[in-house]
Amino acid sequence: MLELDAIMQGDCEEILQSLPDNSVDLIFTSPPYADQRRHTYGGVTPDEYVAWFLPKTQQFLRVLKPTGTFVLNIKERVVNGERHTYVIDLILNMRNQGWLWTEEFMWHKKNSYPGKWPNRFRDSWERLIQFNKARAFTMYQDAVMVPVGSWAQDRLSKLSETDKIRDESRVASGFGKNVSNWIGREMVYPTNVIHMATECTNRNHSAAFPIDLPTWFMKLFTQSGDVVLDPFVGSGTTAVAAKMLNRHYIGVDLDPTYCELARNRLATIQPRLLEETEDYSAGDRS
Amino acid sequence: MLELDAIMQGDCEEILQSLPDNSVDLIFTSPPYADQRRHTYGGVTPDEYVAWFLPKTQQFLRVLKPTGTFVLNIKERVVNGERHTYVIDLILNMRNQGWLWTEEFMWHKKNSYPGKWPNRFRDSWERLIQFNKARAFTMYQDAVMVPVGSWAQDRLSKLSETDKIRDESRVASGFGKNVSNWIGREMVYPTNVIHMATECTNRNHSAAFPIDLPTWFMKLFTQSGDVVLDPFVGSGTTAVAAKMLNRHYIGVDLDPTYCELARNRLATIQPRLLEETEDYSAGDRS
DNA sequence: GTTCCGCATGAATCGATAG
DNA sequence: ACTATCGATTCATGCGGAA
Repeated sequence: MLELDAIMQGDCEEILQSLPDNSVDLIFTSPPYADQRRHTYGGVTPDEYVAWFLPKTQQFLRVLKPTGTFVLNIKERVVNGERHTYVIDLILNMRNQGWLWTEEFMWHKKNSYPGKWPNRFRDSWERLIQFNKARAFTMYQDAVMVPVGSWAQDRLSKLSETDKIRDESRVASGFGKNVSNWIGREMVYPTNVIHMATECTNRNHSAAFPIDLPTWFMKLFTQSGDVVLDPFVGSGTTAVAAKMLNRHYIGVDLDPTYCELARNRLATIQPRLLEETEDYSAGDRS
Repeated sequence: MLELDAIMQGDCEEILQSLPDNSVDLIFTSPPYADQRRHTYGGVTPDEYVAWFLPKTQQFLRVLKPTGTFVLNIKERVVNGERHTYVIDLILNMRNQGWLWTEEFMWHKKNSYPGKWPNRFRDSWERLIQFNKARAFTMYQDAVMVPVGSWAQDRLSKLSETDKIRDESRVASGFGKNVSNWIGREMVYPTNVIHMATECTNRNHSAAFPIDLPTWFMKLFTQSGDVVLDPFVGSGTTAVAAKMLNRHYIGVDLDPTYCELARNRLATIQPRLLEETEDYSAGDRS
């Protein structure tokens, strides 16, 4: 049995074998993209990528709870002027392993890396692919609600008194029919497009993603006390997010330097007090 | 030889056979998605979709110039709780036909269809997949530069068709000229993420995408006098955009009603005067 | 002549009910 | 069992009439 709230050094494919079946609520990870982090992972080439990754996803499938979710942050590299197909090949092969390809969130990287090429623009988005083991997975949608768009301010703040009083008898069919439904509503559900800037705090660690990204998915797919796994934990961003949200974490990385870095970051983190937890569900949604 | 600047009724797979090899500069289209537009296209099911589409892309490949580009607007539907794989299957099969999968642009639909489900959020993005015949394709990057700064980005993305044609006399002194004030100041290249709202006007026609979408790609991949093909032209949005930008268009649709609608829309459109054409390339970007 | 406000409408998806 | 239809749910935008 693996220890909770620890960073383990090693290949996740082997390390995870000591983890029981159905024991993890959320797997969130950003694996080394093909040909990246060459020094650590021996430079997996794009053509080898799927074969390299599939044994690991097999372990992920085993340790994930049936109600759990696997969120994979990945993007295809450009190889010889084309987007390589390893990501879509991976999706097809993982479905054959038994994964459900539930959804694909889009991370819009608002301050993407600048640059210019003669045949393409800056790449400003990455995939956050949601895989599940079963259709009846757990999702806490109310935990990630966002403020309603500015249109509501303009429209709803200026409604006449009769609009506000308009009663239930008119409810009928439509949504637009009854604007008064929206009076007092401040939070709406988000979409599958996530707008976040990449982290440019070039401190000691260089994270693949901002901490808000794993935080968002942890709020959506787990609750306090659940177990979050990152099998390529790198500088520990996923584990830090988990600790701050009072989730248990299991972090694995092949690189001892990264493991040490992650442990050092974690040592400085205090979990949030429960009172500080956002509770968007308090709003009256009738 | 097909007539230029015309809307043809019929199956593009057959109609295009009278078009010579290597004669089109840009193909921009949004085919009926699986199980959509059932009345017109007989309701192609998701499982049949790739087999239905591949003979058509074979024709597209033939008529496209080696320097030309094919931009495909498409999105996978949810089937039985999962994203269906017909889009990624299509990409893999088109590569086998000889297409290059150059890039995938992301269209962020700011006003996506509302709704709430227990297992997913609203779908707010669609794919704009760029395919090419050869690596040395033509691209006019300077034609789509945008002013730096968020306010300018908003202004650009909010231009609607009616904004542009409502008052012909104001076109010259309106948007185009204001933008020209920014030439040489703070113009930057865009990214591969495109923010646009869908058109949901209660007019006669209901377009699948806003006219700014084909307009953007026409500026990027063609110049004045080039030939643009939309084999599923629908209400004619692509053709209207081409006419306004002084590009030749070929529009094909199976539905006679749509063809008539497209022709009627086109009859009301005046091409822009050459003087009104933005020329962002003047900016010195070194 | 501007600005303001009422409202219809979207490439949707799920779960229940019916054939 | 398996498919077809239907109601419920939800939010941003732009048109057109009113102030």
